[in-house]
Amino acid sequence: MDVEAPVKRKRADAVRNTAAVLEAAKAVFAESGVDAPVREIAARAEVGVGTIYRNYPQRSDLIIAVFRHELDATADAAERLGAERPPAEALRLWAERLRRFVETKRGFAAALHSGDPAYAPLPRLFLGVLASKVQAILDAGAADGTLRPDVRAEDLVEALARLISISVDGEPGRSDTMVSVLLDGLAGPPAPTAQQQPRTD
Amino acid sequence: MDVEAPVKRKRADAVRNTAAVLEAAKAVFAESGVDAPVREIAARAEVGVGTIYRNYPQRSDLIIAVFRHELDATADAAERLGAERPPAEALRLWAERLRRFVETKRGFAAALHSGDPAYAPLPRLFLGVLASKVQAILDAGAADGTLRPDVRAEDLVEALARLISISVDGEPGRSDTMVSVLLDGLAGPPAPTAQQQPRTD
DNA sequence: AAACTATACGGAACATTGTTCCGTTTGTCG
DNA sequence: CGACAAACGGAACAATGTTCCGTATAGTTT
Repeated sequence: MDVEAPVKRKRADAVRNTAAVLEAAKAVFAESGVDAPVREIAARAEVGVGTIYRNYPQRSDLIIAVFRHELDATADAAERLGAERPPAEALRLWAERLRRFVETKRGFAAALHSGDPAYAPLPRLFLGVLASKVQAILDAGAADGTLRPDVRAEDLVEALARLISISVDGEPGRSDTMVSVLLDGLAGPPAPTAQQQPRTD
Repeated sequence: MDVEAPVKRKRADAVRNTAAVLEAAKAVFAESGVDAPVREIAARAEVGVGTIYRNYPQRSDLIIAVFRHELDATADAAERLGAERPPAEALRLWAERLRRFVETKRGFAAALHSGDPAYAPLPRLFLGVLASKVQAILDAGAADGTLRPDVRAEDLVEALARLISISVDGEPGRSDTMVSVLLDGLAGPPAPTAQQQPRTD
């Protein structure tokens, strides 16, 4: 399983504590958001704050550890939908999936788009992982002419995440219309440069 | 001019200080962002922190005071463009204007979408003021059939602001494509469920 | 089993920032 | 000029992130 035991084994209490912190973080994130005070997580895990910083030097490390599984699952969903559905529909369904992913994580959308250096790894990892799977849908759409070919998956995923954040902050459902407008725009005009020219071929 | 001098005149030093704080905030916002520490603004204005809180109890009050003019100018631009150009083009040009407004204010986009209660009045005021003028463009577009009629100005402005934030955080220009996709979607399919119907009148 | 050592721990201590509050200063007016 | 209300300044407090080191202990060696 391990390709090689790197150098040393971790101490048993350290392993226990790492797990306890992860568990506590999961609970605290759920009820107070991903920006909850370190001390709150430490108390929940019955651990000193030092232990948290030793295991997860950055807040983003902890967030990633907690949500990594769900991230991968959401990325896999893109892969699956892309294989099973026409590109435009796959995107629509996946946007719904992404919405659930973002909406169910208190404070996550805000952290993702905060620009705060403490959270900087989040967009890189999350949007990167998702985009790498969404790209296939866009490629398929570009190939069969149903989606405009000039949009990168990274940009699309980021745009969707931002639009979805609208309903996270305000009333639920408020972002639905704009998401649908965006996806329509993606399916619609190939967008030359100047005005619209209904057909070029 | 004044409909009525309310009750009392403000003390001369108070007037001076209010102005000094506003001036200092303008400078500090420009170089450190709208989330700069109060103490920094106080030092710049040569004033105690108490004076700032007395004049501007909430951070959002200070931000609003500093940018109110530019906000109104941006709203007026929507009005003017709506009167002078076809709806779709007016929106495209105005989105450009909005981009400049947002991009030139360090930390503003983050504050606007932070969800932080300290900044809560910002989206209400800024998006509200802008939306009230953008609505006319959407109405015109709905009337002549060039824009889908099911999008509220509030939602559109918020969506544009969020997309624009992408280039504020990352490389400049990164949001351009997605903004254009969104606007294309707005001009494209009028019906949520059915296909497109070129003319209704 | 005891001694030893590297690892990990806990949490006090420090730094930053928002916010309040009150003793002091000062503008205004009679 | 004196009295009073308005405004001031900044010390003080609270919340939070982060570091650091004396102490405890798991794992190892004898």
